[in-house]
Amino acid sequence: MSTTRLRSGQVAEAAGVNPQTLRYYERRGLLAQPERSLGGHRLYPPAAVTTLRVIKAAQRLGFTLDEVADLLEAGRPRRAGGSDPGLRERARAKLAEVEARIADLRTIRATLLEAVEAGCDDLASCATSTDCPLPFADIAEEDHHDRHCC
Amino acid sequence: MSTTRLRSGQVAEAAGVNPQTLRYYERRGLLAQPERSLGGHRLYPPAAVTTLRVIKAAQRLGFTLDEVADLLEAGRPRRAGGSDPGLRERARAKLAEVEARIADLRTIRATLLEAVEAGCDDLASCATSTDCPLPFADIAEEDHHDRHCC
DNA sequence: GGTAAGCCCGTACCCAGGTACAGGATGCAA
DNA sequence: TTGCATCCTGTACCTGGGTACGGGCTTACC
Repeated sequence: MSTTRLRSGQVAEAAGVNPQTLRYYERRGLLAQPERSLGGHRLYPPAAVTTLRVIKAAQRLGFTLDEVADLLEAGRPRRAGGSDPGLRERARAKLAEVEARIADLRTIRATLLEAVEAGCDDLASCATSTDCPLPFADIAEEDHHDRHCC
Repeated sequence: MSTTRLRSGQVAEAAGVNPQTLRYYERRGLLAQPERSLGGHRLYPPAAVTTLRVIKAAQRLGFTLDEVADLLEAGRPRRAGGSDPGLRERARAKLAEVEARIADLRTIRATLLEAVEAGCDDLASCATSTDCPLPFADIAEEDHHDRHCC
């Protein structure tokens, strides 16, 4: 059965966030307003825990709360056959954004890999030219695609 | 010749940041203290622009300024044969972090792709179960690796 | 050598994203 | 049915990452 409801404290603990944060996200529109008990206490479905973890994960990836809200909206499967094309467009835009981020992270990874694997030995020649541009140059200079600093 | 020097305003404009931000980053240790003119004005090497762009890029990817400092440190090729193993270890740790982020972003991408490509039609059956867990479930629940909500 | 634009430093302020606190009501178990 | 943990609302505060401001010195160009 799926009628289990959790109190805010339980949800917060399960998701590893501060209880106050639940109310904050509710105000920000990231978390749907849950049912209430007769006395006014919030009663959440267990899925709320997952939502919170998703929000936290997306945040770690550099999305603002507003962007996370978009992301949740865009990624949520539409009910009914409406298929809302505007929403689909926004999902597509978010997708491009996500892909750009992946590309940037890959560049950083490549640079770190080089630093880790080669250590300084293979890069020794680079070190001789004292004004060798900093690492990660390729994410910074979107235009010309030289690889490596030397 | 590589003796060109830029004044803080030029660097800031070239990198698209506020001039005040240069001083702020200098305080935070993200930007090396540049030379000074006799009158005390900062004189930057052109590479400083690249560094700034790198910082901004890494920030967009969700790294804090402290983490960015680590990243710059870890990714910088070592001069001399020292090969500092502790630093190498930190680079390795950063690398793992970066890879985890890439993996999370890929999950988000997959979810968005589904939403964009399949639209709601293929997910219709999911929509019928009203408490279908939210999308992105796999990044949130690090443990069990079920794919897709339905 | 005068003058406008640019830079110096220190300090104060701003926004996002929470987090804490006060004072009171509710839930639940004994 | 009493007692304690938990929750409610509203408001105040905190941290990270900048930005703006004021008063004074430097630079660059005529």
